[in-house]
Amino acid sequence: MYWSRLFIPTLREDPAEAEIASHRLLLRAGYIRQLAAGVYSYLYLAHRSLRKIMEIVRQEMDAIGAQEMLLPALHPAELWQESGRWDLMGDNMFRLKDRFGRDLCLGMTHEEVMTALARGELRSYRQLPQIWYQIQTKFRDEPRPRSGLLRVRQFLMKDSYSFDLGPEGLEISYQKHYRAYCRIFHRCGLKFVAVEAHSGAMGGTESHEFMVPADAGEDSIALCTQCGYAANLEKASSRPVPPAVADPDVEAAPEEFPTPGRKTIAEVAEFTGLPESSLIKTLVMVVRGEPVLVLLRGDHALSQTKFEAAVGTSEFRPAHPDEVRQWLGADVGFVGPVGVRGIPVLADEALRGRKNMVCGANRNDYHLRHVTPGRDFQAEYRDLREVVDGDTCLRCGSRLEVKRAIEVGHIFKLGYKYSESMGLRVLNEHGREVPVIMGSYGIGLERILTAAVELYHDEDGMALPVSIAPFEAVITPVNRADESQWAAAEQLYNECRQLGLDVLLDDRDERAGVKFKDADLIGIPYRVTIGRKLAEGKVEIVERRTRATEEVALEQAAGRLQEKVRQQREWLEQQAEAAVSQPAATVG
RNA sequence: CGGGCCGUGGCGCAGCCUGGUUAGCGCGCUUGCUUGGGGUGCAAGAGGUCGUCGGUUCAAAUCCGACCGGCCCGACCA
Repeated sequence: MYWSRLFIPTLREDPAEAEIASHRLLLRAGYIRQLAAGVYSYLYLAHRSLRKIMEIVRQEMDAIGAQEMLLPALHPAELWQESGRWDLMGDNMFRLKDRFGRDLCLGMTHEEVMTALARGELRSYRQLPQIWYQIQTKFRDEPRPRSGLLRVRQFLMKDSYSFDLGPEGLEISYQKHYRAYCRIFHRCGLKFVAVEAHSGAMGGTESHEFMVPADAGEDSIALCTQCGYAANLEKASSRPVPPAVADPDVEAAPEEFPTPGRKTIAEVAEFTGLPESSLIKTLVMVVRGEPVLVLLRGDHALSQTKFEAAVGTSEFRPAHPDEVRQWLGADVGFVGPVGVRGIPVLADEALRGRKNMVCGANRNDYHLRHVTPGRDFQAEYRDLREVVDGDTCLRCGSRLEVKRAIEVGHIFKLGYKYSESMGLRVLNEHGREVPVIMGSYGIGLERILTAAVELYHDEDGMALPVSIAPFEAVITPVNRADESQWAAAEQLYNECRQLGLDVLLDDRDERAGVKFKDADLIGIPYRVTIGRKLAEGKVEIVERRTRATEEVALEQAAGRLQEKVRQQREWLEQQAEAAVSQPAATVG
C-alpha cells in the first residue's frame, strides 16, 4: 500500500481526553476516533490490526474443532427472561422496543441465543460434543466507560460455547479452550497470566481469566512469586501477614474508654498508639433489607465478592448512617459487636483466635479494649478479606504480589445453568433425556490490541508485535524527490510483496523526520530506510522496538526482511508451543 | 449512583474573573517558492452559529439558569 493514498490521520499533539498510553497513542496514530462515550470507530490501521488478531483467533479456534457462526446482535426479551437474566443484567443491558412494542435488547453475550439454537437442533448425545463460536459486536451499557478501548459500550468479542454430555466432556472442552487461549495470546505477543476467577453474572462453577499485567488495567490480581498461584483479587485467598504486635496476654473484660471524635480506624490507631491490626473494623451491611455486622481486622478490607458468596446474594449495601444509629445506638465509627442482639455477625478468619482487641463501644466517642472474639461476642467466621500485596500464599508460603491487569479473555464452566433454565436436553445412550452441560469462552479483541499497546510503547509511539501490527514493515525513501531512492523503494516494495510480506510504502513527499516520526508512532515493527547509503547500494533495516539497525544491500533487503519477520513469528509460535506443552498449575 | 473538571475553526489551547471594534495563538490544511536523514524555512490564503436553549443587559464567548455532550476520581475503607 502507498501511504499517500491511505487515510492515516496522525496527530502531532496528544488528544486532551486521553489519559492512558494506549488511548493516547491509538488516537494519535490514527487508529481510532471516538463517536460517543465508550463508542469508537476503528479506522484503517486499527481494522487491519484487528483483522490479524481475528485471523489468529480463527486459526486457533478452528484448530480445536470449533465451528464459526454469526448470530444476531438483536435479541427478543423472551430468551433473556427464560434464563432470568433480563432482570439480572439491569441497566447494563441496552433495551429497545420494536414498532409493535415488543421488548428487545442488544446482545451483551450469547449464552441465551446459543442455547436457544442448540435446543432446537441438538437431539442426541451422538451429536455431542459441539463447540460453536462467533466473532461479533457486543453491547454493554457500562456505568462508566473509560480508558479508551479498555472499557467501552460496544466491542468485538470472540465468544464460543461448548455443549457436552457430562462433566468429563466439559472438562475436555474447557481444557481445549484454555490451551487455545494460551496459544492465541502468545501468538499476539502478549505477556499474560491465567488466573482463577469469579463467575459473576455468567453463573457456573469454575472460571479462569486471562490477564495481562499492566498498570492501566482495571482488574487486580494476586500472583504468587514462587508456585504460580494466580487469582483475581475478587477470588484470591491468602494468609494475612501477622498482626503488627502480639495481643496483650492478660485476662481482662471489655472496658470502655473515651475516643472523642476518633471515627476511622486510622484515627483510633493513632489515638491509642496501637497498630491497625490490633483493632476490629466493624462494617454494617444491609442484606436484603436486614442488617448484618461484618468484622475485619483493622488493616484489612472487605472483599465484596467473598461477602456476596457468604450471604448468598448480591442484594447488599453499606448501611446508611441513620440506620446504623437506629440499630446500634451509635454512629458509624463507634460501633462494634459486643452486646449486639438480633443482628447476625460475620467475622473474617483473621480474627479467629485473637484476643484483647479494640473495637467500637456502640456509644459515641467511646471504644472498647480487651475485646476477645468468641468470649465477648459470637460470630460466624468466613474468609471475607481482600488479599493485599505482601500476604502469604496459602499453597507454598511465599509472598503474594497484587498487580493491576487487563482482562483479555475469560472462560467459564457454565454447568447446567442455561440448559436447565432454557430446556436444552438430548437423549443419552439409554434413551433418557438429560440436560447438556455447557461452557462459555470469551476474548475481547480490541483489548488484545489495547493491551499490546500498553505493553509495547515508548515516547515515540507504539511498537506492536509483528503478528498484530497493521503492517509488517514500512519502506521509507528519505527523499521522495531523489529518483534513484524512489526507484529503489518501488523495487524493494515489489520484491517484498512477491515474498508475501505485508509492507507499506511511505511515498509521501514529506521530509525524512516526518516519515520517521509517523512510522514510529503507528508502531510498524520494521522500517527500511532508503537514503544516503543507497550510493553504496545499501539500505537500512531498523527494528522499531530496539532501534537496532542493520545495513544490507538493496538486492538482499527483501529477503533479509522476510527472514526477520519469520524469526519474530517463529519466536511467538515457540512461546505458544511451550505454553501448551506445559499447562499451568492452576488448571483443572 | 456520589464528587470534580471541561465544551471556543480538524487538533491543542488563550480570551471569560473585570460584558463593548473585525474572537486570537500554535499545529494541521490549501497555493507558491524553499529544504531534503528525526515534525525545514518564507510568503499568501481558506476555515469559527464560541455545545444547545432560555434569561439579564443598549450590548453576551464573557454574567445567570436549565439542558446536552465529554473526561477524570470514587462508589467497603466506617
